[in-house]
Amino acid sequence: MATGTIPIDDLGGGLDLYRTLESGQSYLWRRADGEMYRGGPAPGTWYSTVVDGEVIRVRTQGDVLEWESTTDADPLVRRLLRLEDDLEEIVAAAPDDPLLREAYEAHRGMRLVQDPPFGCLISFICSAQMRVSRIHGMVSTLAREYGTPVSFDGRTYYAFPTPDQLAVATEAELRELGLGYRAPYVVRTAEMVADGEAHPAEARDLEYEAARDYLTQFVGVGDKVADCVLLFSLGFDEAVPLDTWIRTAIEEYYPDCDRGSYADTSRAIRERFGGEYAGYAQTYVFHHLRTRA
DNA sequence: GACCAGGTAGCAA
DNA sequence: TTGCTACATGGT
Repeated sequence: MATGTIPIDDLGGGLDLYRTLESGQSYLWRRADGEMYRGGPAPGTWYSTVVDGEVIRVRTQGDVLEWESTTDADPLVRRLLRLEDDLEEIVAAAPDDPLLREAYEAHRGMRLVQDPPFGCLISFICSAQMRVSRIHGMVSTLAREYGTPVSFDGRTYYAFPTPDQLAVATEAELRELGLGYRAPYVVRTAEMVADGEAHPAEARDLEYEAARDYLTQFVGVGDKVADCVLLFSLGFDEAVPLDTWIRTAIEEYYPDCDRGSYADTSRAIRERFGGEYAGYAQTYVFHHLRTRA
């Protein structure tokens, strides 16, 4: 077993694992106690994921981030949890806006994640009209049913299925697993990627709005899901997914940003949230509105 | 038993 | 282009 520690004080702005991994950004990590979204975990609770066949577990112990893995996971942990982001700087550079300040203040240490593209894409196809906890359940089910099991430290972990593995699933099977009308979307998108017709990672090389358009060619992917993949996987920090919560926030706090169409409203709120790191602001506001009493 | 959840596809005008 | 509507399912 490979292990390591990363001092949290060395990370600009610290790290809150709970808020980072249970704020509806990533559905590819799991809490060791199996109680995701049922209140904060006990101190020192492990979170695990499988990337490229390697199991990675992380937890915070006092002022260090500990990791254990089947491989030397230091670079991978830093990438997946975006530990190089200087949160202090991002918060300081954010627009002086009451709601934004409140959200940043309430959730110190929450970072954006950087999920693997295919798992992120399928996760957010599943997210349509679904509660965060159920999306997590669906993604876990897909991993258990179609992903490769990996043994580590006496336990079995399941990788999220590859495009090939998921493409053999049938619509009927996925409906049986509770995916509802998203079942054919998942199968068809997995087939597109498996067949080499397109790959979400290819959007990386495009300009932001072109990248969003590229992703919408996948079945079950509209502007909102595309923005989520750009933000939580492909490094487009300016992407502001317009979901129900953000639309409500626009209604109540930024009514002048409602420009009718998704593209125009998106541009307006992106500008209001400071442009470059607008997606960071979006994620804080989303989590803040969703979790406040 | 409505109502809602990190929406999208398909179709009409 | 824009504006409907159907679509599964489980929790409150």
